[in-house]
Amino acid sequence: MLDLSQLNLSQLNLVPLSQLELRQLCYFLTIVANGNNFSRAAEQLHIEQAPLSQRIRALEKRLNVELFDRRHRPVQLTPAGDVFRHHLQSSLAQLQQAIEQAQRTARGELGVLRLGMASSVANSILPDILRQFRDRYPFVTLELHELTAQQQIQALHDRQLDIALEAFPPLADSDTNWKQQVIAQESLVLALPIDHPLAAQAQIPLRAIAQEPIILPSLSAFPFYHAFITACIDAGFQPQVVQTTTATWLLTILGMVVAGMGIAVLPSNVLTVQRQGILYREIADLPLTREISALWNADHGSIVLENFLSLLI
Amino acid sequence: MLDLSQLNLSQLNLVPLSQLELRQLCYFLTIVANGNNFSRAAEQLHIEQAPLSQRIRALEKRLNVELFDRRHRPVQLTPAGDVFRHHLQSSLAQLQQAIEQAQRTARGELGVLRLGMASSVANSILPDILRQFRDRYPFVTLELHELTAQQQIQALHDRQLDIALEAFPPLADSDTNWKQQVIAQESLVLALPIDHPLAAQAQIPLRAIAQEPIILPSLSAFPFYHAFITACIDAGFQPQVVQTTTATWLLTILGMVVAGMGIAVLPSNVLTVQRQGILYREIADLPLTREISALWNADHGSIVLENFLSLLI
DNA sequence: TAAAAATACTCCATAGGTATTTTAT
DNA sequence: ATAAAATACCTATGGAGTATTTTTA
Repeated sequence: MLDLSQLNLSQLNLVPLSQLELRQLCYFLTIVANGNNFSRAAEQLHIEQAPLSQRIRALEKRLNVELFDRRHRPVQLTPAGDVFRHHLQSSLAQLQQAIEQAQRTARGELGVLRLGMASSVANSILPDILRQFRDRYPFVTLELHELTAQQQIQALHDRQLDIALEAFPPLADSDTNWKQQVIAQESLVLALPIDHPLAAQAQIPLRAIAQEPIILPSLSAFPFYHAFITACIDAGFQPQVVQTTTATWLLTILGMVVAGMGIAVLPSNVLTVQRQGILYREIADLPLTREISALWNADHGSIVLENFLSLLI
Repeated sequence: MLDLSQLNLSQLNLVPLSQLELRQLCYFLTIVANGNNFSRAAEQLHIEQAPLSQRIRALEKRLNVELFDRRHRPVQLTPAGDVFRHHLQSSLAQLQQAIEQAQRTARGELGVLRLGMASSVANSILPDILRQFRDRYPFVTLELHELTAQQQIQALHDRQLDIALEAFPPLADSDTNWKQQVIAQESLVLALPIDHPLAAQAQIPLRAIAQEPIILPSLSAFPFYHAFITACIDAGFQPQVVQTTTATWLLTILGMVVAGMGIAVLPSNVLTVQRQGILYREIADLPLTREISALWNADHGSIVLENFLSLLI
């Protein structure tokens, strides 16, 4: 049952420290800051001179150190008083830091957010969310963990993660241990060269692309991969996937489209990226959609997470 | 009238700090050290559990930070509480340092002693004194300033020195600004080869060395130089100074004596150095002596100096 | 002599004690 | 059911105010 904090404390002798009054220490520094003038310091402290003298006397008695040499006017710091002043300033500055850091932590402005997701999410909706969060809470450390959905749920349960973003299935209503929030609806869109014949239509039937060379993102970055192929076969044709590019970078694929190598099938979040020479078109009769949702523990107790959620929703 | 200390303090916000109670901070750390068990901490602090709870509540209210999560037993530190604990420990350790350093300074165990002397003193009686002082007060910085007697007095007056060791003339009784203490009586001795004919006598008349080759330390390290020559002439002979060596090191001169190059005239403090092949003899009729004394300001106010004097006297 | 710190006293805010209730396991 | 923390109330130490004296330049 021994913990480290106890060992650290053994360096500290709390009993004599607790006898001191922080107020008296501040009084001392205020006097020094006022050229060792008790009366002026008292005025600044909004107390009378007499009690201030008393408090300093009490402090000196507690410390068993004469801080001021009162045989001269203006009163002078003794060498011991000067040493004390010097160390005291940095000590109290650090104490102030302790308070501020604690307050920041309590407000969720300081801390850690451990976030789980799949690479597909990392490449689509996540950047926007993180940018927003970082702008608002620049001193929160973001830990991004790339995990499978199953691993994410396990890590949430083990309190290794604060929140996970993934295409989770909806929770049962009876499940009160978790909370879930849909944050994005993903479907598929076509990216066409601007002069492509199909571009004339606002919505393009799936069958219309049966003869087109089709560019798809790599399997690992494109969760719709297999579903899309299956949907095409169900629609009566084998899609001509000309190149399953290993490029995970959207702009590479768009470049290929502009170059006339084919038309691309992409997740709908690409709509935020406009590129010269490219038009996006919906697929009229493709029921492929998936909901990206955030999942977290109902009883998390993390203000950092609370802040993250308030931006997310 | 602006001083640096005031500028330093501008970093510090003393008002909120002075609202805090050091005692409460110590209570907090004691609770943490006791595994977040209020009752056990209260026992260790020799107070009751109820007031301890009150104090922590008051602290949390002052800080506007929840330090403990009381929804679980045992009570747990909140993230903010843990951040606070961490910074608080080092802050209070530094405060403890401030107190201890101030107390050491007040006891004269920490500080500076600025000491003036001539090189002749530095090479004779000083090493013993300094060794003693350093053994007793290892954390006092010794500043040694090699100055002429006149410079030493000036520096003492300007409070640039704490004490000077030199062959000062005695103070007038009326002089209350200075204090003086004789610390050594220096005269001259002869260093002879062990088989020298004169070694038979316990005391040697000055005239007996009229025909001897005489080795003297260099003028700068030997304040008796001119006085000794004059004394010889007064006694009716011109001393045969075979070599006014530039060697200030005593052992070099003693080596020359052993080698039979002559007999040496040296300050009496060499008596503490015994060397094989060397005998020391007093000069019977030579009234050359000088008193090395310590000189310091009567109103110095330095405990370090006080401690030094108490070893000196 | 005048400005500043110390002293003597009075009052009251708050830390701590006692008794009891509430909460979490 | 039990251990532990919170709440309510009371007491008393000591911090702050007022008036005055002492000290230093």
